[in-house]
Amino acid sequence: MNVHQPRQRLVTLSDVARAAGVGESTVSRVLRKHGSFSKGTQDRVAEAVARLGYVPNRLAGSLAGSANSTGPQLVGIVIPSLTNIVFPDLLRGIAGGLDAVGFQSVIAVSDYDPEREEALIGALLSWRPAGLIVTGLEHTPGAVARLRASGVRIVEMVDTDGPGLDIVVGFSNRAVGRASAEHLLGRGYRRIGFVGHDLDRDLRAGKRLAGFAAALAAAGHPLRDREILAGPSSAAAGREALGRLLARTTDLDAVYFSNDDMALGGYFHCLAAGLSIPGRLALFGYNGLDITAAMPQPLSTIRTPRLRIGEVAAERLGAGGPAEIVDLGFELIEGATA
Amino acid sequence: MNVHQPRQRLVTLSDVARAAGVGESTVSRVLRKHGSFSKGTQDRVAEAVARLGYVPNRLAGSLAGSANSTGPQLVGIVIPSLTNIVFPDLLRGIAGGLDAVGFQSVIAVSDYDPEREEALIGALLSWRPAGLIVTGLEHTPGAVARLRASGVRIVEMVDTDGPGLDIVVGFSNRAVGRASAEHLLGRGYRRIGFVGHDLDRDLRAGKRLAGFAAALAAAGHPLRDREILAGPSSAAAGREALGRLLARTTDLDAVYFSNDDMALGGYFHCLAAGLSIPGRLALFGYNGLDITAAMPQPLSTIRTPRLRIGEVAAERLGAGGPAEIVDLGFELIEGATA
DNA sequence: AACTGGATTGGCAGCGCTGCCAAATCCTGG
DNA sequence: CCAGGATTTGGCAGCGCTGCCAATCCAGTT
Repeated sequence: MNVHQPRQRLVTLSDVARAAGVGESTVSRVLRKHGSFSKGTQDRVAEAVARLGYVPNRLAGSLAGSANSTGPQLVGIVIPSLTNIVFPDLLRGIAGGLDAVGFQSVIAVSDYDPEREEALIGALLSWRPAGLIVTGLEHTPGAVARLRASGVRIVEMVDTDGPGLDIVVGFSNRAVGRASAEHLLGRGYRRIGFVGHDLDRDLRAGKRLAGFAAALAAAGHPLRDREILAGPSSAAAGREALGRLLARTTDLDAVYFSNDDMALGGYFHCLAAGLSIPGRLALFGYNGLDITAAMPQPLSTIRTPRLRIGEVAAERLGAGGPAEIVDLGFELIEGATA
Repeated sequence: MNVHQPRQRLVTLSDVARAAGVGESTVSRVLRKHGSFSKGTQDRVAEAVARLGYVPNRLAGSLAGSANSTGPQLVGIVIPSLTNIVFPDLLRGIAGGLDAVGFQSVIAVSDYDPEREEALIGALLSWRPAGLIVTGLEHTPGAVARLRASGVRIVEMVDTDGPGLDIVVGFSNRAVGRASAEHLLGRGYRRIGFVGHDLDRDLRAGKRLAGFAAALAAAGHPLRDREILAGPSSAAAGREALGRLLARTTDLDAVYFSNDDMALGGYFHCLAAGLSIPGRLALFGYNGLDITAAMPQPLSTIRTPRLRIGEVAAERLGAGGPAEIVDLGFELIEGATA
């Protein structure tokens, strides 16, 4: 149980072969149910495996099988953060999809840092994964070079606003922003503000704002004011930011938030300040945080197919086929706050 | 880019050695900064690596180095779910702690299914990880046998209410329940109900309730009623469950929730139903969901050191030393709802 | 009884890298 | 200019497993 003791020699395939009185390759075949072997052999091998408590060594298996059909059974995943609920949901989808084919995932978190992402990609590739799933389309030149050179299937998820390396699964963040703006405009709101987080690092949030602002401008009602807080999105940040925004620009009739948790914070601000929603102020979020559906007034927001994106990413990873962009779209939830 | 093409032969260490005009072991030494070599050699190796775009194969490295100092650089993690915010937070802590030592984590999700957990433990062990981090203390006999036989460091996290296999990092869920009950009793609440999720599967939630109910009973004010919904915790479930509970048992003056998201749902129910908090009904949650701090009335709840648990788990994994229980405690947030 | 084709089986090279050890090289003082 | 020790280097045997291929076995044929 203690790592410091020289690690006990574990049971190997050849131990099993000896115990079962058969050859190594026979054991290997039985274990992988590959090739032919008799029922009797199978039973004897199974018995020996159980008796010795044999655990196959996949490092060796993958090494030996590399460049062959067996191939590796690891998939590398790079996500920017675990703080935002989006990413656990994506992982959940991926885990589901991968399970189906018996792959295991090695996960690394980049903290929205492109340099770090590059390093992590290198580290993941060194495990010779069957494929890599990364987030977004923007990577350092070094990262792109590594991905290209790796020769494995690459899936870039979440964002479809731009050219991808191989498989791209997600939706258009710009279109999300645009749709949000159009919804607000359609409801008659004209003096619209924005509350957001950390746009320099979260490039997708930046694209949403760009789409949103462009649509407003095109309609002749440009974004009136914005309050952007550094750091990740959170309810507390949303509440504080909305307070500041309203103190500064008092005549806003609607606010678009970079994320539902920010919007929830904004909702709490209005509740505490006694501002009626959507009469005095309309709120519009992003991301279909489940919680927002349980609010007394369900939040008006955009729901993105996070789980599905993960599933499709996992699925496509195993499949062959040409490079491709899979746009899974998004859904506008009318809600009651805008 | 396409998996179907016979995977191109990747650059190997011996390619680098040839290109740099040195021996393989020299390249290996330079790359691992282990042993001695001249500056000139180092430069030539570095140049060749860069020129050829060499990516070391850690499968081979770990295999060759196994049973030796180099050892494996993977850590296996089994968590029951990604839906509950707790687990991403734990992962975040682990990722932080592991980064420091350059380990990579292979993550598997058991869906609160012990059989599945056992299978996943087997799968993870087959990667010959440096250690395994699992959730909770309850495992199938088969899982325990595998963990024991693996000879690697095991960390069981989150729960300290019982005997562990090796290292245990967490807090007492029973004590959490007890402390919650004592807080409510101390505030004068006497007719107390409970709203929870899926206790059969989430054993920790079950232990919290057990501690809570025991403390109430000991004080002579036994739990008056409970409403338990199948399925994972969520705000929507909390809202609905509270509604049902109150419809059935109208004289409750406080409700304990199995989770903050459930409690938030309960809060929304009160808001919508016009019940004053905590005058008409007090609410007490669990888990210090960040969002609850931004509520107009901050939720009274218990904050658990999730991030820290992950960090300590990762840290202990690499360290030697005897089996041990690390109780990181928890913090009661007074809030304004109870 | 010899023969045939398919089902089973075992031997062994080799996946890419590291550890060990011997060989080569470099210094420094005498 | 050389011995003797320190530093640097290369060769090679594995790590545990899989793929390939030749060997063996067996039931059915001729």
